[in-house]
Amino acid sequence: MPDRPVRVRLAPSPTGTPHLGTMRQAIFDWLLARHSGGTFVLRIEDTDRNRFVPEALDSLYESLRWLGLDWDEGPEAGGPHAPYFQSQRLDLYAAAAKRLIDAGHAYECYCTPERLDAMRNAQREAKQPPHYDGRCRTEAGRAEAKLEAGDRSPVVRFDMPDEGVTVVADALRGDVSFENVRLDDAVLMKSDGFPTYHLAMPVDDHEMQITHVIRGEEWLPSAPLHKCLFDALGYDLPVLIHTPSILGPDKSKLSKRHGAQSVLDYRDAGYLPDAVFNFLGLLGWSLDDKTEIISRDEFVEHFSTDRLLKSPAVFNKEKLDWMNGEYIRLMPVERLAALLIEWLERPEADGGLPAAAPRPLDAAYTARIVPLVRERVKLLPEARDMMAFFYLPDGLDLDAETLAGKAFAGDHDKARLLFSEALVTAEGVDPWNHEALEAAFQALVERLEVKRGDLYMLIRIAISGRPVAPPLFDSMELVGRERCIERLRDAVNRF
RNA sequence: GCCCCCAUCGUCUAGGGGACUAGGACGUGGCCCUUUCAAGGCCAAGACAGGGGUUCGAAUCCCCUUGGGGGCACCA
Repeated sequence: MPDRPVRVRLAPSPTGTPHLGTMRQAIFDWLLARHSGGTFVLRIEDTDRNRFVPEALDSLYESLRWLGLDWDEGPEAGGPHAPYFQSQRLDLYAAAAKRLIDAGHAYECYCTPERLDAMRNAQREAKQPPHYDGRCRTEAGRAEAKLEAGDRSPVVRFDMPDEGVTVVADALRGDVSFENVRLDDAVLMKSDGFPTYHLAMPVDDHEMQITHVIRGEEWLPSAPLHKCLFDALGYDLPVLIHTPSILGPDKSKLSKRHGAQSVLDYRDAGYLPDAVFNFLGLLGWSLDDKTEIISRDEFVEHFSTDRLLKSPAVFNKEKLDWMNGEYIRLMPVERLAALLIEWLERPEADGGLPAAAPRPLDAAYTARIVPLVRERVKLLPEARDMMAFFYLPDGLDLDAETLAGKAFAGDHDKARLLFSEALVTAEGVDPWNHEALEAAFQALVERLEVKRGDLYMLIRIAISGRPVAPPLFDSMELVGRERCIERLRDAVNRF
């Protein structure tokens, strides 16, 4: 196995938007492939026609692309093992099933769902593990079941050995052994002619020459079945790696009730793909004892499956938020500006600027604003409220209450006086830059003998509309003389 | 009920017999910087689940207990 070139696959089932756990697996798959110069295959496991959701494919491709996980073979990419949809490979599975039956490793089962249900309920009530009783293993049982089934098509079951132990080698967990008596005769072929995962996976992994299977730990209990199937089919078992689950804050497996569960949700909330990649890549894997921010190239260079962890990890959103802030600050100004513009130009309801701000937004102007806001923002949409005043054409339409702020809530007369002084001061500033502005207003503070913070807060609110804003004089420089004076004059008139 | 996996600060983790008075990060608290809010800097609190072994020596190896997670479908 180690001599063959590495081939890994992501094999999701298109039943909804892909889960964060799936995407983390994709990251590990991709990393292993890129690190070793191998091939990353995408295969769609669409063998359950009842659960198939057509839109799921698009959100899968979108998720992978958003994270920058390109696949070498698969849908839209093609490849020597096409088609990459299991629903289009039914002949392969049928042939494999026939081969297993002929070799005595599998048998047709005519038991009805009703009988199986009743059987399992009885077993559960008797505190027994649910288990197929093997009626159709024998000629006689099969004949009996066939009568009950009417014209219903049979399923094909694997004839699992009743004795002995199956040992599965997991690259992370070592040898895991299972008593064969506890293992069920799994269904390989459904009565609708579609294979189950258990059959399709070995057939495809063999045909596609997959060398490493990275999958969630929920598969570990069926790993012995898979090993037996690979053996029965005469295939080499790939290296198996069962990754631990991602847990919600309550330590149960992450799911919809924990909120966002798709990377697309994070994209829409204003997270950066590199940050999400970095964060997910570090959930269950680490480079060393201190590195938190890792570039994609470093990930690829250093990734190794033996630094994978086997214990489940709680999804720590606060840390993701922090990391996203780091990535925002790491990003070149122009790129961040472009990204922000994309966001700000949306309709207000979708997280964009108020309609009063004229579009399109000026890229050069935005690039000057970015250094002022970048360290105040963890998520992209947070920039909206912080940046709006730069783009609004004229007055902010604030009432006296807002303008007076906390410090002058009980003394509007004083606020009005300060605003008119500020207006006069602003009118005298030349040139209009932050140094001159600061000097002028500092002088005003001294002349009026007011608290500097109090005066600046008034001006901040008048100019930006909010008590929390980027640095005042840099902001005023960018907003420009005309609009600043207009907003100050407006403030005076509101009292 | 049965089977399997896992177990270091609240969380993500480093650690793979002596380098551990257990390191880093997020978060939390404090201080500094400061025109607001951040960012940044410094400091602090905070963990080897418990019990047995093995060993001169155990966070590291073994066993048991406990706790958590997962699985037991004509779903993947």
